[in-house]
Amino acid sequence: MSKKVKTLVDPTTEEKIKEAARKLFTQKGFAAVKTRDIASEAGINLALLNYYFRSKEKLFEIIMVENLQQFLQGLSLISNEENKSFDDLIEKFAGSYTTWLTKNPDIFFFILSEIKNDLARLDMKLDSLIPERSGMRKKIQEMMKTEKMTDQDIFHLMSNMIGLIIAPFILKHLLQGISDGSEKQFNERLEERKKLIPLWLKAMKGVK
Amino acid sequence: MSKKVKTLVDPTTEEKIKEAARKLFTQKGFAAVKTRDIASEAGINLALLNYYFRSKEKLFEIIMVENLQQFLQGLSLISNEENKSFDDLIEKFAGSYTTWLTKNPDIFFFILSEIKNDLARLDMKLDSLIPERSGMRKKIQEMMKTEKMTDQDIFHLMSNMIGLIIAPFILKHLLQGISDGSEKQFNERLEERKKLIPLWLKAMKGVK
DNA sequence: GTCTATATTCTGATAGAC
DNA sequence: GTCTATCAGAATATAGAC
Repeated sequence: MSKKVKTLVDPTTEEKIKEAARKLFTQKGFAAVKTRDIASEAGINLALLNYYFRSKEKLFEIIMVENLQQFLQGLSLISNEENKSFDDLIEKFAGSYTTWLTKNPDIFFFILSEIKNDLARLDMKLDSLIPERSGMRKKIQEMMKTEKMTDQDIFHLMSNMIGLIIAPFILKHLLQGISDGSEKQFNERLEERKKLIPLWLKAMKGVK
Repeated sequence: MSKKVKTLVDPTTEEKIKEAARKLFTQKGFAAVKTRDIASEAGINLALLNYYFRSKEKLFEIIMVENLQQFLQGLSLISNEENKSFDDLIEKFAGSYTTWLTKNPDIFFFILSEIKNDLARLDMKLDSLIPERSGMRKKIQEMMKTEKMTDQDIFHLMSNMIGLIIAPFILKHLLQGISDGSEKQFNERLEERKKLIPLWLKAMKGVK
């Protein structure tokens, strides 16, 4: 209890370094960040970074894994909820992943650009990072039978769902140039999409 | 003519360096690439890089601008074709941008991850890079009137169209894990999507 | 634990021979 | 134009005082 309070009020040096590293690595990637930037951002001495985390690589790996966990958490949370209809699953997914992306756009782009460099190394770790991973696979296979979906259907449905969810974040600057460009309006549009995406996906269902 | 042939058969040193730089910068970004990597990839000496391109920054800027032009070329080509219906425009766009992405996935991810670092510097150059840029704006505004679309409609339509097009490329590894994972099948699915996306967008039109 | 000073390696760029 | 050798500065990491 006291530790929690202390953490909120007065972060330890280790925490300060980690938060600075998280911010910079997530925004700019491994190669573009210098250890001096991290030390400066954390308001500590350069030597302390190595004292606490041994090396830039070790520190980066911690941040990368945590970012990946963050990113995958939403997926597994949703897939673990039981007894849902397929449509309900899609509705939940569109809502919660849009919300997550609103809060963590940087992590999303980090995953997109940085993970591929370490994909081989990471793929082995994925199962330990997400114990629910095989559960997700099963869930999808179950649904393929229940809904009588083919591989082809799954490919297009997943592409469509994810595509519709992430597009506004990828196009943000471009889209803000079209309308009034305010953050408030952008977020309103996202709220609209949370409700529209499930409806859209239903409407697309009949198309062949 | 003789120059063109010579270029194909026996690239000059300058060309070799530029191609090596294009490959590495596009795949890994500015900071992650070392000048020695480029020299090695090009099969030439490190000093020649500076001899031909003065500095790593200058070389990168050339590649960045060319990548950006490549990326935007498709957009302006389509927007410049005259006398098309709105539906026709969408159909053309889905087809040609999917084709482009198939050929240039690296450039797409490069734009996504690298451009934001230089956005301010680039924004000023954009108009000179794409003379058709203001033409595109007009095209959109025309269509808003003709089709009686609001800002809101445009926001969602653009998000939906782009989202449906790019999703398979972003999800490629994940999606290949679901089905047989062959490149051939992935490309077949892309061909399906070229035809389906316009139909899907029509089906979504009625949803409110 | 934290700091200053320094060692070590890496990296971009150049000088000068050919 | 091309190469080898080398410089100057940056960047990571450590030694050692406090």
